[in-house]
Amino acid sequence: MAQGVGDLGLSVGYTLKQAAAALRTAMDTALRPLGLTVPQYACLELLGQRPGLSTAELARGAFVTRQSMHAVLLGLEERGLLARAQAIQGRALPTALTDSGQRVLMQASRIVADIERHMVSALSPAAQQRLRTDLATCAATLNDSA
Amino acid sequence: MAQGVGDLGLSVGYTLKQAAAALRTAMDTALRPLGLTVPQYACLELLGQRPGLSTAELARGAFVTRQSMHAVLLGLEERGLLARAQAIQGRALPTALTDSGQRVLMQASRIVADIERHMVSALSPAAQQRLRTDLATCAATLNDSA
DNA sequence: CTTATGTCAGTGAAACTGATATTG
DNA sequence: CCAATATCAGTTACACTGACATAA
Repeated sequence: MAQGVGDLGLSVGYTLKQAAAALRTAMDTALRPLGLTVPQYACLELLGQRPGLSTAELARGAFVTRQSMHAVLLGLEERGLLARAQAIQGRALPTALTDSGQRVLMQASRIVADIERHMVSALSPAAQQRLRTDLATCAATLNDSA
Repeated sequence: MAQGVGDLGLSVGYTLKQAAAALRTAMDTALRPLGLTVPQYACLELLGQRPGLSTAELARGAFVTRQSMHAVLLGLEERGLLARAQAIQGRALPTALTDSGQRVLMQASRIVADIERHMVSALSPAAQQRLRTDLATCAATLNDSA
């Protein structure tokens, strides 16, 4: 049976999309039992590593608009996974995980780490490092010119 | 000013998402004047290279479900960019671009090719090749285990 | 009977633009 | 006045699952 498009799409862009889609799907499936979507997980992960980020900062970290991130935050806040403090200065509301959020994040992190490890398992450590660097370079090139 | 999350997210997964998001945004912006979304462009591009693909084949090529691709096809068909023939055998409906679709695709292809070229412009030809190969490997690893 | 396909129906998370208010 | 932020409102294009009929 036709197993797809074969060797079509030899461009880096196509392959990038392919890899990103596969990762997304794997994450989506694995996170579903936890009741988390990929954007929600990304948000939790960012907050876990950098407590106190504001909506706008989270949006930049997750590569979406403030408005999109705002919607994600509302859902997570309603579930009690995060809490938002009062603005210290300006309008920025520092956000941090609750204990419940910490627990969920810990489970999710483990799951996602396993997926990522598996994803790159066919590459040598050096190749993994190279891949990371090259991808970052591509992203930077695109963003700089934007 | 906080320019984001800095060196956070050193994982390949995060960097992959970052690069894919940057590419997606750039394509989205560049294709907007043509009235095309990224999924629509992907569909046209697939059909341009492989006329006669069915809905299910297109879906696999674009990494979405049959149903999602079906929705995209309806939009493109309504705009007269593609036409669907009668089923020869089975239920599969071979789809192909119209003249109008060909013209739109040609413009879009040029735009997207420029973006991709720019994206990898900071990498050596050898590095570009390596990146493509490594990404394909990652995607294959994930998909095989699924 | 099984598999692949097309398609209808419904749902939903999340992306966007635009606008407004607030704060430094 | 300007820049960054939060947030409300509205829209939309996808993405999913589920179900059903059809054809090899």
